[in-house]
Amino acid sequence: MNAQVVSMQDARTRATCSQAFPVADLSSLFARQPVERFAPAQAVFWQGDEATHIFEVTVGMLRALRLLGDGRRIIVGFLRPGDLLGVSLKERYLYTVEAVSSVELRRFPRRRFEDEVARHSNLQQQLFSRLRDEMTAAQDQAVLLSRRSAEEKLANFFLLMGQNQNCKQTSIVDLPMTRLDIADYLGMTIETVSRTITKLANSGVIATPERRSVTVLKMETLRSLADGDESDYWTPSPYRVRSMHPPVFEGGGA
Amino acid sequence: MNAQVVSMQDARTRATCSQAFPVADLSSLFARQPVERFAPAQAVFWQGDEATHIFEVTVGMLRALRLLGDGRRIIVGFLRPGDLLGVSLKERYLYTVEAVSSVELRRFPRRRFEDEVARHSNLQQQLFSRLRDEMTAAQDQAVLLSRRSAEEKLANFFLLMGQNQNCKQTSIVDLPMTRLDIADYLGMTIETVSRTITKLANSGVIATPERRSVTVLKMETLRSLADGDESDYWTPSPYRVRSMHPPVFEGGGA
DNA sequence: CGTTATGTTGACATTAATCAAGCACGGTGG
DNA sequence: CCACCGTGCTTGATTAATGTCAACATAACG
Repeated sequence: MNAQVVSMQDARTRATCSQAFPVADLSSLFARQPVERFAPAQAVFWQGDEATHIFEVTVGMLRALRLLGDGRRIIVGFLRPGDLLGVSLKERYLYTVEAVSSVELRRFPRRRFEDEVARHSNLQQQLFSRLRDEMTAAQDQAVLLSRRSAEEKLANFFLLMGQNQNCKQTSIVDLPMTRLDIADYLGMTIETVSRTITKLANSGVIATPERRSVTVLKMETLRSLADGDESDYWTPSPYRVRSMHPPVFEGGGA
Repeated sequence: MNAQVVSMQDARTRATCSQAFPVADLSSLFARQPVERFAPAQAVFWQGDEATHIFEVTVGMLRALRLLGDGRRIIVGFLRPGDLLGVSLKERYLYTVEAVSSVELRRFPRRRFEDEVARHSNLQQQLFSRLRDEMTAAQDQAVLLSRRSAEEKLANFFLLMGQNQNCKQTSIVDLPMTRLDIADYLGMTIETVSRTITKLANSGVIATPERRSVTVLKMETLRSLADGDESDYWTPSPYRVRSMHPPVFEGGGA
């Protein structure tokens, strides 16, 4: 199978000592670890490095990026306080993580992390939950990149960045990353990012008082530009009538 | 935290009865379930449905798609034998899954699935591993969609579809899905898909003897068109063979 | 202050989307 | 068996959008 199995104890062993030291949540694992600081543009780890640690962000923002063979740079996500990095990895890090702003984080050895998680069922639950959230985010990015116009992408991006960890929307959106970061995240060029922001500002949907933040003036307009995506308002009925092909054999047969 | 927690037993309870019935692997959970058949275009479940079951594909291909508010259709992945779907753990499926070809699969109640996984540490390992693979797949799609030209996208797509579950490349690539499916997966139009395939065929990189398959004539050229992507070329050897688990496809969330 | 990174704007080129027509194949019914 | 559709696919002409190249503006930094 793969490497982390060797770090997991046999189930019987685990059962005997399980819950000896209950751990409230994943974050509490990191609480006693020393804080590490990273300056903007400093890397935490590189794509291809051996994945020895899990990290929890406490302050600041980071970018996760992949470098392609021809030098192109693709940002696969931005990380904020409360986010973990390194949980979804195998033996090696799949991407480079660099600080965008000044960052503080704590690290925890991966082996020990997996060990603790294996010991405590509540941690398992939380880890699954995190993985699922991460997966949803990755898929949302794929949806974001699919077929949307520059305007739609930016509108979505502002809404995404405008929601804090508790999912509440704020009208002033902090953008600590550069235009190049945004471009590499949305799959477009800096020029198009810049032009589109200008266009949105000219049409009064947003204002750009500072370089690294935007203020949303017309939230509803922005939402309608962002359009169909995001949010769970799957209209129950009208989509259902799709299969033109005759249903052949259904149900639990065979 | 969320719904599945209620289906999980308390850790102590679980510990007392753990390993009473060891289960070899995730697939064996499905082995005794009846086979269900689905005709092409028939849906297995819809986006927004309550996520009551986990499925394992045994034969055929399916597509996982999301419908946007304005009617656009985005295919977030294709599923093949060995893939799981619906593992995602939240209350509702994130997307619709439909059969592309004739499909056979087995279903397993989600509650029981989670229960079994919680009970057996080896299943947990496997599930984590699958989730990790799926994460990678979702990120790969994001990379694929980022900034690539039509030619690069198609080249990557053929390479992706040309590798079977054991990651071996075959030179004849089966394409059971329609051009529209490909277009909605790669974020382009059917016309561009068609034109690009024609172009690749004219330049002798591939041949298209049948409508639903292509033969790769110049694998190296195709790879160089696909370019830097598909990550694992910066890691020396053991990477290609890392995972014996096919990716999981996840359906819950939101 | 001068120098460098970052961001904006303009002119132009290129790509892919759109609109539209026609082809190829499979199925149906005469 | 063949004519007729319908669907999926291909191809062409045109348009709209974004990328590219280049100049300049502005903020950041020593």
